[in-house]
Amino acid sequence: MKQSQLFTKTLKQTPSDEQSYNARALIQGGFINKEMAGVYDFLPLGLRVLNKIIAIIREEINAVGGQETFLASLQNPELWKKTNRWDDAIYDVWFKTKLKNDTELGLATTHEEPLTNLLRKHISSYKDLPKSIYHFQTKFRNETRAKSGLMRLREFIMKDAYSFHASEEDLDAYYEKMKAAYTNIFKRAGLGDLTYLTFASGGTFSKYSHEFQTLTSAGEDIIYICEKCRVALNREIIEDVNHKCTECGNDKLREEKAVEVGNIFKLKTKYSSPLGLAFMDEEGVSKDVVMGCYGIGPQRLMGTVVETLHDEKGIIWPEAIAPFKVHILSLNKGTEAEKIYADLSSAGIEVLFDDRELTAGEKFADADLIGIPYRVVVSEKSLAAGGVEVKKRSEKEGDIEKVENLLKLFLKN
RNA sequence: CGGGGCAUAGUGCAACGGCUAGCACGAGUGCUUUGGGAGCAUUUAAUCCCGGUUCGAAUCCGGGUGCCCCGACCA
Repeated sequence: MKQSQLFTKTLKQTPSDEQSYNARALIQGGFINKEMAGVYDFLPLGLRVLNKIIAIIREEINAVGGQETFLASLQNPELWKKTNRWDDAIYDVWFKTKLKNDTELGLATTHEEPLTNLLRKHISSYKDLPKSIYHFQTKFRNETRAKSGLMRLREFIMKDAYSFHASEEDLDAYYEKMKAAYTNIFKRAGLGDLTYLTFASGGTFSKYSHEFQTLTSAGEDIIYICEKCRVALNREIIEDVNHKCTECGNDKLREEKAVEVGNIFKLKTKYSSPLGLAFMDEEGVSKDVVMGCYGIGPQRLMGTVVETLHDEKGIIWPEAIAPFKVHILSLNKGTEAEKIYADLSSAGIEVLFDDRELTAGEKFADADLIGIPYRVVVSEKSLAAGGVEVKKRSEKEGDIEKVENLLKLFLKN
C-alpha cells in the first residue's frame, strides 16, 4: 500500500488523554481511534494487525477441531434467567436494551447460554460428542472502570470456544489439547517468552482454571512464577497453596505483574444442567453434557504486544502480526523505490511504501513509530553504495543490499 | 462504586478576574529544501455544557458531562 493513500496520519505528539503506552502508541501511529473510554475504532493499520492475530487464533483452534460459527450479539433474557445471570445484582456487567414493545434484550457479555441452548438442537446422543465450537464476536461489558487502552475494554472482540463432551475424561483430554493450542498462539504472536500458564481459581466445579498471563507492568494481575516448571500461580490462589508451586512444591516463587491474555476453564455441567443440554449414553441413560470454555481477546493481545515490544521510538511488531512485512522509504526523486514496491508486492510480500513528499527525518520517525519489521531505504546515498539499505526495526544498523536480491531476502524470511 | 487529577484551534501547551485568548506543530498558498520531525512569507482554526457572582469570567462559585490515574470490581 502507498502511504500517500493511507487516510490515517501519525501524530507528532502523544495524545494527552491517554496514559498507557499501548493507547498512546497505537493512537499516535494511527492504528486505532478512541470513541470513548474503553471503546476504540480499528483503522487500516490496526485492523491489519488485529486480523493477523485473529488468523493465527483461527488456525490453531481449527487445528484442534474447532468449528467456526458466528452467534448473535442480541440475546434473549430467558436463557440467562435459567442460569441466574440476568439479574444485575448477580451479574453486573450487562448492557441491556429493549424492543419497541418493551421486551428486554441483553447485549452479549459472553455466549455460554445461547450456544449451550443452540446445541440442544444438534446433540442428543453420545455419538454426537465430542464437539468444539467457537466464534469471534463482539462482547459488551459495562465495566465500572475501563482502563489502560486496549487492556480493559467495554466493547471488544472475543474468541470464545466451547467444547462439549460425554465424560470428564474426554473433557480433560481435550482441555490439554486446547492448552497446547493456546501456547502456540501466544508463541506465534511473539509473546512466548513472556507468557506463563497460570493456575487461577476454579469456581464451582474445578479446583483450578488456567490463565495465560503475559508479564507486563501494564497488567492488572499479580502472579507468582515457578521458574522450574515455567508455570505461575495467580495471587487469588496463593494462600490456598501455601505459596508453593502446585506442580513441584517449589517455594521460591517470583512475584510479577501480568495481564491475562487468555483463559481456559472446565465448565463441566454448570450450563448444560440448567439449560437442559443432555445426551443419551450407550446404556440409554440421559446425562448432562460436560463442557469446557476457552477465551482470548485479540485486542487485549494486541495491546499486550505493544506494551511489551517497543522502544523509545515506537512499536516493534513481531513479523507474524505486523501490519506489513516491509516498509519502503523513498528518499530520492527517482523511480527505483516505485519499482521495488511493485516487484515485492506482485510477489505477494506485504509492503507499505512511503512515497510521500516529506523530509527524510519525518519518514524515519514514522517508520520507527509504526514499527514494520523490515525498513528498506531507497536514496541517492544507498544507490551510490550499490543498492538499498535494509534494516530490521529491532536492530540499530542496516546493510546495503543489491536490489535484485531483495525478493529472495524477503521471500526467505 | 469510593478517592485524586484534568478539560483552551486538528494536535501539544500558555494566558494576574481586565486590552483583539498567545505559542509551537499541523493544514492551505507561494518560493526554497530532502539520510533523523527543514526555512521564509501569508492564511486557517479554540475557551466541554447549564446556571450564578461581577462593570467585566478561560480564570471565581454551584451543578452537569467527559477523560486519565489509584483502589474496589472483573469467566
